[in-house]
Amino acid sequence: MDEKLISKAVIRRLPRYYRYLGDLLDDGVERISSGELSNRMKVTASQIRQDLNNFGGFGQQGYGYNVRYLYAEIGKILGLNHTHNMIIVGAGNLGQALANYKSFENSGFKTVALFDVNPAVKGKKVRDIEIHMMNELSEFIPDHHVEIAALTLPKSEAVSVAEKLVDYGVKAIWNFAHTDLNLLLPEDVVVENVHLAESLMRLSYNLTTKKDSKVEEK
Amino acid sequence: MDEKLISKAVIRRLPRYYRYLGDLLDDGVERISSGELSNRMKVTASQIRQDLNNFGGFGQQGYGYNVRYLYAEIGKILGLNHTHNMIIVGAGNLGQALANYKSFENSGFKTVALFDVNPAVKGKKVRDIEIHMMNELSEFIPDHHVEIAALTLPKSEAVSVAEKLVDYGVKAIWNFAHTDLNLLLPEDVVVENVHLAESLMRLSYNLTTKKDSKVEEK
DNA sequence: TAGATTGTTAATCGATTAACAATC
DNA sequence: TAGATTGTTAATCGATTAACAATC
Repeated sequence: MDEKLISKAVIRRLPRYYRYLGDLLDDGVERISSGELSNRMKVTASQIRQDLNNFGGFGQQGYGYNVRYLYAEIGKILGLNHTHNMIIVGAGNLGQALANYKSFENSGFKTVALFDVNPAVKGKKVRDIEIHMMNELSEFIPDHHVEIAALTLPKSEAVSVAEKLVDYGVKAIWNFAHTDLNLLLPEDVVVENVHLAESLMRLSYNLTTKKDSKVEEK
Repeated sequence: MDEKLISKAVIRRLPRYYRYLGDLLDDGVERISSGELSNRMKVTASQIRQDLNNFGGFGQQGYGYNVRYLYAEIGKILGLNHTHNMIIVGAGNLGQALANYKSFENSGFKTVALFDVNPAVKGKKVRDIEIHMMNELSEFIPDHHVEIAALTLPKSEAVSVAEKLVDYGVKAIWNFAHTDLNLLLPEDVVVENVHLAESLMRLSYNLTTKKDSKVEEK
């Protein structure tokens, strides 16, 4: 049963649909048409229908989409219907910030532990989640069925630690270090690079460009 | 002098070129061809040359690109040749994590203050950067020529705070809250949404999909 | 000069949008 | 039934890749 490969562009949009549908649910909205959703999200209705039809017909002619149903279906597509155990490697501010995001748990991502090299933080807790030492990783990962590791470490350590994590059984890495781990790890390891610095540079580009055109207008 | 509009896809790649060139510089590499860079970055040489030629001819036939020069030029394009004053609104873990990124300063982003509602943290410092109270924003922003505000607040407060920031003169918002602020603020405000939750969901999709295909192989 | 590699045009590929028949 | 809106095909648009003449 080989399903057609879904394009990255579609996958990038799915979580956004999911978020808007969640907001609609919270607002008690029962049904929505692609046209109405298109207005809210500022994308074309055509795109919404095309995107959704990659995965099946979730709507009904003349009616639109049932919000609760569509929300659940997109959740399934994204794999949010199962719990994924996650660890955070690097218990600095960023690691702790992630541990504090309670909303991740609602989407099925359960942070089961933090890890750090600094003995001073050993045993400390961030919202019930204990900080462990790095040498416990090899046992902890298989024992707790850890699938995902968030890497909040400096670039210098990221690669070697990532390789170990994969050895110990981690299937996916949520990478906050400034390297492209996907190019350095085995093909079958799922890597999502965050690259905050690049996000800030894009902002800077837009800021600079906008300013330039302002000047030109004068 | 209206330059042709550069596509978003190109802009998304620029910071990545910049990063690779920076790494090459650190390694003491003087020149690089699009072919060699293409190998390292896993993109086509054609794309590299096309992307760069949106902004001008930075290379030389038969030679390739001078690493230092190209690095500097891309830096200029991204607006990293000027200092941008930045504040962080929301001094929780995430805000503090951002304040601790010293590397941002090397790219021209200077964090001049943090802001929070909680009086308990007033006057505290994160790496020399003082935490102020929110009611000081209206004076602080114009006084310190703040261009960029990183918003590390819960979704519920993000919109109203963002509107105030814009009133006080902020030109760009680096948004970590789970809303699309670009749709809610004036057109001329630059917004870069980070959306960590969506990043995690994309990871989850890839994890789920990969697992499925594993099962099918059996 | 010969070799290498760019800058750029042309070809291909993929993604988005438009249109409309199907149908609830 | 009439009206609304989907699912889907076809048309358009844009982005990526290939090719090669220009030139260092």
